[in-house]
Amino acid sequence: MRSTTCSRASGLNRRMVVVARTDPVSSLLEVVTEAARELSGDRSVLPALDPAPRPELGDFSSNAAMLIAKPLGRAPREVAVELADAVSDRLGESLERVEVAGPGFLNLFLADDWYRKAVEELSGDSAPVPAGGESERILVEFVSANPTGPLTAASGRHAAYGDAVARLLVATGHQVSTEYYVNDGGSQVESFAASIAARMNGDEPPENGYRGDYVNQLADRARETGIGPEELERLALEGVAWMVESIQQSLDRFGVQMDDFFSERSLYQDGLVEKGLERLRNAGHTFEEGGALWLRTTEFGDDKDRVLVRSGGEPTYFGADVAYHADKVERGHVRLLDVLGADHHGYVARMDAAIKSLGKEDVAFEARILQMIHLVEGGKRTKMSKRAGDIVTLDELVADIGVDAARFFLLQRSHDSTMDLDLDLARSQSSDNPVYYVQYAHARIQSILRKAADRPGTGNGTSPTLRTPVEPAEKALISLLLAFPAEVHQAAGRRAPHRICAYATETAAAFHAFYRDCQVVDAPGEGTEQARLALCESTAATLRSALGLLGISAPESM
RNA sequence: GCCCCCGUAGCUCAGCUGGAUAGAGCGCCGGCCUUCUAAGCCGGAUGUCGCAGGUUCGAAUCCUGCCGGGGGUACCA
Repeated sequence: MRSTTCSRASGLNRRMVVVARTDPVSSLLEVVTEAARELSGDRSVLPALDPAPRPELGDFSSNAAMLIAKPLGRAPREVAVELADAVSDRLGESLERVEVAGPGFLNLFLADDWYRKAVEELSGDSAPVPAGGESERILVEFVSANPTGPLTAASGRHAAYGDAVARLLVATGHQVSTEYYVNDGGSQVESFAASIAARMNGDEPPENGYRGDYVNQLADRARETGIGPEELERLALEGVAWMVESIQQSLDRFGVQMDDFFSERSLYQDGLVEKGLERLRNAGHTFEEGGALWLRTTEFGDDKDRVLVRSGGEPTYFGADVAYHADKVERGHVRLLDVLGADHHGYVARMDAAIKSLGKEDVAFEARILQMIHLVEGGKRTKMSKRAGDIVTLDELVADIGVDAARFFLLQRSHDSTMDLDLDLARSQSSDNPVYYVQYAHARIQSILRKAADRPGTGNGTSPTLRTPVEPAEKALISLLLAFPAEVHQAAGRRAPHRICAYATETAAAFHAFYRDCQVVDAPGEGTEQARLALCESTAATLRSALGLLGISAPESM
């Protein structure tokens, strides 16, 4: 299973759009920081510079004075006045004015000139790799749903989340691989095979068996392949293989880049379980008791020790999984990021302990717990049980509302918040879905750009001496575009793709406002049209990047 | 019992490594298409940020306790 899919590896890294550029806002912050450090004599102060909450409070505001006032033993506003002078000196003509407000905020009002230059930087060649932070080799494991049934809508949340996080990590300069752990061993697979066999015989699946309709289809397929209901071993093997194949197709259709599908069974066949257990023994954190092999996970903060190998000699799921993670480390990954369901949170402490007990101090294990998703249909929650078969599959969800809407819906909310996804709503209002709002902004821009390009005889790149005032709507849009790299870093660092959804929505809104207020093609004033076209292009590029990070398309027209 | 997540507008949720008058979408009410896509825009209404303390110039955000909801707590996977 591994080798057949390895060819897909690293597609993710190659095709990613990278988002960082030189950043005029960072430059501003540097100026403020320097001034604050000089005034306070403290090199460690780290002021913030944020977009001002309201237009009358300027463009950006900083808390620098309030931070250094206390150590200086002076009144914040008094310090702020001095700081304002210093900042004003350093910024020169970029600054229109600076005001001290409230408890001691420094509010910067930037000159139109600053905005014009900022747009130029936006539309210039972008530097590919963002500043700060070192590049890590990260393995993101996600979905890893049991191969005994189709992916559910809940799996879809995992798929969308893991994929988006991977894209974010790539965009912030990391080397990322994505992996799906296939639990093709263990008792559930036997039960799965028995369920297929039962259907082949026209019987009901056994207690705790799988009752979904897809089991009937697998039974048909087994019959066609010439496998008899008594060949449970083959049914298990082939059944899982068919299921994995169909899962891969679902993920493909969903736009998820999975570099590898790692088979649990292959761990045994390749001797990796033995190898992994050996490493733990050598590291000296195991012990035997009651005929079983235990890992002393309590040494690393777990609340009880865990069994690796049962007294019967068979490794536990945990034992195999530890071996799997040891292999991840062996393959050179320094950060293991597991995306798990809420029902697995209890698992985190022990796996963390297991990784630590391997004694690799430069390796970090990190789990992200995705809270549950409830599908609401006809006003009531549907239970998501594979065994009972009353599931909404990812394929069905996608068929209902489309890949783009599904991904946006599933990514919109923080991973640690349980979410209700009302299927009726998602269906009936699919054209009101926020994703279309963002996509529409992109399509609108393309339409403007097409119109500008089609029109003969204007705009062949002469750099204008622009004297038209920069409109408020332009300023707002530019600020947002400038904030994008920082936003991507935040989202990546916090593993929080939902922030990109919010960012994209905000940016689209800012564009729609700009569209309302500012004529682009044939705009009056020397050079205004070109400046605005450049802004349109930057906006489109940013929206494309943002949507790309979410795995959502950016249409040319709608 | 212990562990994790959540509690913010009628609903679904952002904001939480502390900042000024707490936001978005949906829903509700009212406006805007002889101008680059009305899948759009503008205006209006709705809040004890679960409760109580604490930390400080400042708390939805940090700390403690409590209440409520969900999930977990196997020699299952």
